[in-house]
Amino acid sequence: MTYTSEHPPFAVAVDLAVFTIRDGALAVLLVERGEEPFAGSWALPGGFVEPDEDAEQAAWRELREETGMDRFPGHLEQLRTYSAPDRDPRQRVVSIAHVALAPDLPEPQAGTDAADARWWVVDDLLEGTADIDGPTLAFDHRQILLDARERVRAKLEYTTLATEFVAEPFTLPELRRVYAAVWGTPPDLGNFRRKVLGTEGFVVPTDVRGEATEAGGRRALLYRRGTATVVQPPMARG
Amino acid sequence: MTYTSEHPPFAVAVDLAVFTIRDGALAVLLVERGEEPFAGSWALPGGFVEPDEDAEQAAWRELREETGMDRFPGHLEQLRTYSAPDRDPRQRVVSIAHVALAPDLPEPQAGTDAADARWWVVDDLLEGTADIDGPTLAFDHRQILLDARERVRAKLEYTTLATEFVAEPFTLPELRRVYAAVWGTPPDLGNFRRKVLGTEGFVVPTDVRGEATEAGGRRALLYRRGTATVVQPPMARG
DNA sequence: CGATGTTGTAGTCATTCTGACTATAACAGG
DNA sequence: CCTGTTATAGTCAGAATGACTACAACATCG
Repeated sequence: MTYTSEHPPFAVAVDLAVFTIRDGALAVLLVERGEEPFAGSWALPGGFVEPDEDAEQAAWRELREETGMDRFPGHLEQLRTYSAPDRDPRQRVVSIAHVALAPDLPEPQAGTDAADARWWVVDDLLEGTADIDGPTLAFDHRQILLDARERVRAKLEYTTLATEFVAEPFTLPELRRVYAAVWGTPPDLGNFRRKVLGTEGFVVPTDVRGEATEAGGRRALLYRRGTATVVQPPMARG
Repeated sequence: MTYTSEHPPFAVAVDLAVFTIRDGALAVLLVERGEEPFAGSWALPGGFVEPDEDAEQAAWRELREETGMDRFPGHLEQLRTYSAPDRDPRQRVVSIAHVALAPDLPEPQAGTDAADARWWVVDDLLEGTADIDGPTLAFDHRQILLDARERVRAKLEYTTLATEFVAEPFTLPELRRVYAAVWGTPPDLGNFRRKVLGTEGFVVPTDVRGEATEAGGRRALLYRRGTATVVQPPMARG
């Protein structure tokens, strides 16, 4: 199908930085491209916006398609729009990038147009050293990923977003490991508890304790997400 | 001229929320539309992105065109992208909205495609009461303006952005009036000074005092912008 | 020319929040 | 029952805040 227009023709796409916590590290979903350009290299999942949907709907749809779930169980928000004229060599593509995050998603299935799909540790992609480094990302997706990580890092400070990374019910040590994974360094144990428990509506306690871990030790109390969305004053990073 | 494409045809535009401080109030630049749709009503200035430029370049270009200056002397940043399928009744238009701000700009000249252009007090537009209310904005521009104001309000808390609203050199009372205009209520006098002067690189003092005001009183010391960009911990609002 | 009202500048003080700790309680496994 | 490990509670000096009061400098009016 072809279209005509009296204005410069743009394709409008959404790209997704989908984050989760895997093995105590921040991980992002990438797909291996099956087609040119950048065939064989890895990229953020995404797709074109259809005529009858807005960018957010397109992002939700792509989330379902890429993860294979019929309802993506996490958080989604717009990041920013990337519009350099030469960012896609085929044609002019403007990409409305989004950030998504969810608790511990399963290993993804390869999508229709993607050769493969898997989780990557974000730090391996962005601070890759000589020995353990990830692939070079297609298009401007390295920059998008950098911006997306910074958004998540910042939002952990002044919102309750971290609870979206853990499945309910969860323990405070689990929640603290989210901060450790995203920030690269864990917040002080006691001060973290004081802040979370002292912020009205951040978490609500249950009367059940969690399972025993392999490391032993006292079993932690389980909590659920509260209704609060902002943390003020913010939780200190570093 | 017409174009063809194999993807759904989108026009990509930039819209601008240009802020300044006029008579102690936050003001925004609007243009009166000369064409349908919404002919005769007021809208944020904007225009289509050209094939060889990215959104930011398009925004700078529009800034120059709408203000009539050959170099816009202020700050510009991307806000977010609005993409509802029916936001423009003519065709599918995705708008990458931006926020711009500058010190005390002159009364604008009517642009080429706009019937008229002038500054409006933002609160009159957004919280307009029965007697003194501004016009209803075209398209989804009321929502864009709401988001843009909230962005500016938030950024005054944790950045030195306020200095972009005043011309150099400036006095601390002038700078404080920026916060009063944007937040709707002035920060406490003493605490404001302590915070600004205590933040390394927020402002740098000169050894000159400002002119006498009509209200009399001691003449305030003049300052210039410093190199700092963040204020931490943030300045408290309210 | 001094009184007066206005505005800028400096400093105080109780309260809150933080950062860096130490001590204790609960649990698993040998 | 002992031991290592983890969760939970509490302490304390220092920093930042919010709400003030006191003082200095200036313009103008009488």
